[in-house]
Amino acid sequence: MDLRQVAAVSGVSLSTASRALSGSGRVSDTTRQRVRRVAEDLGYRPNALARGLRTSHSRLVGLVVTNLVNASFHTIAEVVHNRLKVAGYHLVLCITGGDAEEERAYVETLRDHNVDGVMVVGSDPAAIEQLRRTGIPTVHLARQPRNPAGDCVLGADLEGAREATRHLLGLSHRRIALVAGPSTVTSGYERFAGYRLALDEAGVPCRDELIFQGPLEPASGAEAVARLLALPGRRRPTAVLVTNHEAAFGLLPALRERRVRIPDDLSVLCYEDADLLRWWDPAITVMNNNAARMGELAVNILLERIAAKADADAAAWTEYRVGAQLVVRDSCVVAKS
Amino acid sequence: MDLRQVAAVSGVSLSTASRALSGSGRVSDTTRQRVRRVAEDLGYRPNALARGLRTSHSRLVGLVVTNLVNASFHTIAEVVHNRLKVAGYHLVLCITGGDAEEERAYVETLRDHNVDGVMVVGSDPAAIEQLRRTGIPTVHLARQPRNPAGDCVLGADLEGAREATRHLLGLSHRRIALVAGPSTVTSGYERFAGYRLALDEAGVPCRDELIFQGPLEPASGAEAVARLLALPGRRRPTAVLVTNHEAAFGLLPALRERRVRIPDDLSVLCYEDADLLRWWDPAITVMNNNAARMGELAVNILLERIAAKADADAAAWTEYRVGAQLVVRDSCVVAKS
DNA sequence: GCAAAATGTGGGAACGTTTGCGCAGCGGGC
DNA sequence: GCCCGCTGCGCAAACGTTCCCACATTTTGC
Repeated sequence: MDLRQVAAVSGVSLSTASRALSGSGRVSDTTRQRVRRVAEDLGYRPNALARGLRTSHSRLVGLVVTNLVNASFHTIAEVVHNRLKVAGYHLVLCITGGDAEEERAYVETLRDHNVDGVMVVGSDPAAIEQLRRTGIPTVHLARQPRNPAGDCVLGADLEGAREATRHLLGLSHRRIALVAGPSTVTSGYERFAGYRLALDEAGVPCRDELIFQGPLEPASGAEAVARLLALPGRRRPTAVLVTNHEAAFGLLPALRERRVRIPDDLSVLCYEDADLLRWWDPAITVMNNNAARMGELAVNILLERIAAKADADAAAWTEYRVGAQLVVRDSCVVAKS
Repeated sequence: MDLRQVAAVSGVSLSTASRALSGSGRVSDTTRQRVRRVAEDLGYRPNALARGLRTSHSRLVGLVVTNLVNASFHTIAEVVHNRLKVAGYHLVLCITGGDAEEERAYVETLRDHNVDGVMVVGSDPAAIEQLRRTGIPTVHLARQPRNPAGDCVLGADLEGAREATRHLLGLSHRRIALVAGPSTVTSGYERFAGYRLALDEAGVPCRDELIFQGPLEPASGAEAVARLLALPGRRRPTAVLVTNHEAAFGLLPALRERRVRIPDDLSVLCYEDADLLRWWDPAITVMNNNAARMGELAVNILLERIAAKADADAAAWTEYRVGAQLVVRDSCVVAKS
């Protein structure tokens, strides 16, 4: 099942057989057809490693992501995979668990494997520097690194959070709590900023006691509930903006447990959509961050970069922003008094 | 950053450099250390493609799966990935969408890339035949193919469904509905069989009108609700066993919409756990199929197979069954009358 | 009708490793 | 003192492609 065997059986040289199958180079039609026929009959399949070694590209693309359990991420992974498939690439999946060390290690091994491109959600500067030096086409996803090694595809987080907050303000809410992620990741920072911006614009004070910041996981959501409900009556929020669906997974059950009714006692708006939110009772109003679109856009950009490899000016990168959409459901109503 | 360069700088031959770094073969300690030092300083990284070509193994493992959105599958993917990582392997992810043609194509390209092993959830006979012929270590996951190309790691679906059904029978339910998947996949068939077996054992008749069979997706769950509620009062079920969490995502909202109270009007038990079920109101009792354990077991077996490659008797495969566990929550109570 | 260009084909180097084989040197057992 | 075996190392052959170059043959242009 060598190419050599195919050549032998076809009665041509190795190089002619190669050309006949690859389509590049000059081969007579009859020869081409004969060789193809033989290859087919023999069940010949080119060895991707050998080809990769020779051409120094592997038709592999690496996706570096913090985890798969988060809905945005497995959605992205699936979309990316599917788009790569039609372009003839394969996906090498790397899960870092958010660990910078892991991220760096993965970037290294991806390079070892001669991947043709890398999509990365993380933001470890060292890893990115590594990446830039290798010159592998790169696109950053969902998180904006300080020193990008390529194009960035991000959510319009500031605008999204602003619009979400405005929506609540529009319903006459004045005490709007925020469950925010760490400001170290750009999406976290920007959503926070969007919230504050909207309040400023409306002339509503931004109160520390209404702001809860922590890792975006269920426990944080639950903790936020505890803290917010501990506030004396008049200082309690009438609405809450949760900036990530995982935190919402903790917040919603905690609210239910404490018999806080949505939306009567508290309006809830969540950034990022998820099955759980859609099917919650009541259905939760969300800002859909369009993870799938982001994945799609990112992979298209990457493929384009890979194709244009030659004239690539790696230093010139562009930032893309995918807008979020408000999906109004039943969890937000006009503030009482 | 060639090995050749490392050798040159170290003042040794190519082969000595190779041996010094790989650790195999005889090299003096001083040479070894010098070469390693130089390699480090030069930032040498071995070319995985070249190495793979020479040794004909790539340190890549393929995971062929139908989708990532299903919680069992992305859990499996993540677990598999993490285990592979510590063993020094990388994961090539292939999503088939359940399409047999895709599955075959993926198996082919995985072989082209000289993957060291394959884990596959699908069950297309042609793809499996392909796989067996290549002799690549294989383990089947979650679905038992007719003609396995390697070991199988499956859920104890029959026993699980039987136990789940027994649980409902134990609560005096006699009209237990079943939302089942297509009998063509073994897990679907076996869960169905487990249900029937439990009924038989209890001497409870198994009625067609209580059995709904369809693709395991939300729409099916909703449809099942419509059909079950259309039954005249006395013939309606007092409990329902949903054999997959995706179907439950349709069933639960449909029940709520129709004001069927769980568990007062209807007890619900779901095969497979999911966030949504844990946090539903009321929390849904489930049979946890332990997808993570299955993934873990499967990848361990695969790694073992890969390591023992030489003496591998490919024809001899073993079937493993991972037991399911009943997680009692609040969705099942003693039948009324 | 002849040079020039185009066409089809083969030879062989290269991609970056690993690894079997052979050779030199050296120490120990008798 | 001789032979054997062991150690450390280098040479060179693979692994399976691609692709540049050269050569022969045909076609084209004038």
